[in-house]
Amino acid sequence: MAIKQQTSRKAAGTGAAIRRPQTRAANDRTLGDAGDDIGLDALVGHAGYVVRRFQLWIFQDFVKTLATVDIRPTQYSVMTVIGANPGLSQMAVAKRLGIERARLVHLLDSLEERAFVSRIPSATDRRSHALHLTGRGKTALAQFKRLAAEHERHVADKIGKENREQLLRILACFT
Amino acid sequence: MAIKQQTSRKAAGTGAAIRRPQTRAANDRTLGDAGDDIGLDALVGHAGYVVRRFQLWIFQDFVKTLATVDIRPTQYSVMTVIGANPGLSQMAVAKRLGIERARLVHLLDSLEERAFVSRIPSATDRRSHALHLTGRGKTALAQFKRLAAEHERHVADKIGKENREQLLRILACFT
DNA sequence: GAAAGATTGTTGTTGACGACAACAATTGAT
DNA sequence: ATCAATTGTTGTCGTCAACAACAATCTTTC
Repeated sequence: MAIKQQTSRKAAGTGAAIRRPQTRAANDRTLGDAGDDIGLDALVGHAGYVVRRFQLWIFQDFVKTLATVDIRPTQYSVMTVIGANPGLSQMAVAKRLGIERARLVHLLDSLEERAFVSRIPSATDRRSHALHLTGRGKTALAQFKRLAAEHERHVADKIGKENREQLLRILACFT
Repeated sequence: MAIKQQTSRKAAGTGAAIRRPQTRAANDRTLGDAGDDIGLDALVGHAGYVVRRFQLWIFQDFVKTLATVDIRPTQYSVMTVIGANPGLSQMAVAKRLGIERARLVHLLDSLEERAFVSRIPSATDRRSHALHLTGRGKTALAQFKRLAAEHERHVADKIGKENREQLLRILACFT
């Protein structure tokens, strides 16, 4: 019953010992133990499951690493895109990041409240706003990027430096 | 104005032309960045962003592929774990899948309504339930697995067969 | 054996998030 | 001038993770 220890990073045997399709002889786990040696069996080999777990971990680490500045991943991505492409419209930013323009409204509201970005009325199109970082936003983003780089190092520590780069290469088509 | 050109230039593309890590010469942004080598699209190189986009795509494809049986990824994972390890408690399933036990309650409610799983009172612990698949649940899960395999082929078609396997290998520590 | 503490299932709330629908203002096309 | 499309905005709905609290039930400790 000392199995209370949560999933303690069995990173040693990474790929091994997954091959046991019907080894459910030890089936009468009488519920008292809540054992952690539960075979995922069929779930291993599903990309969606492992990606979900990874995304959860990576977001939590991002939020934790940038907790001091109170910036969440989506906010960071918005500021990054605006910083790299000043003057973009909300529609362009939303399309670029794959988020709804309806959602971007609140995102920008919060960022504008904190004086990180500003919606400047476009001169050519009175419907749209040209998004810019404020001076405060630029210096803030610089700090965010340093923290984000630290978070990225956490990722590298977790899955390995070259594995991280492989991952970025594999999923580059979703950028 | 140059703003509109920037928007129209970048808005459309969702893929293509990512291979320029440090070719940021043509970037006329006035933002003095933090010395970090973040290129034109600073989000390239962030694992969290690309994983989020990928997870979104993969979940949508899963839901679409299993739309005829009305099963979502989380429901599928729950049924898979129960099917592979009959008699687990809710706590054990929740811990194994990394979901809150509070959330699992509603998950199991819906699955029990459809007569896929059943909560059998544990004989040894009157607090907990032993989770089992019903006969209907077993045959249903077999069909779900076939559809999930089809979804997995979609993933392979999207990112490449060997890339998918690499991905599973890299992220195996999150299983 | 009884009190204290921990666990299990449950209910509820909060907030982030994606999807969708509608709307006013504005722009572009016919 | 008229009609369709776009942009920002507001709103709702459903999913999901994270917490907090609770009653019932073990488990531990004295």
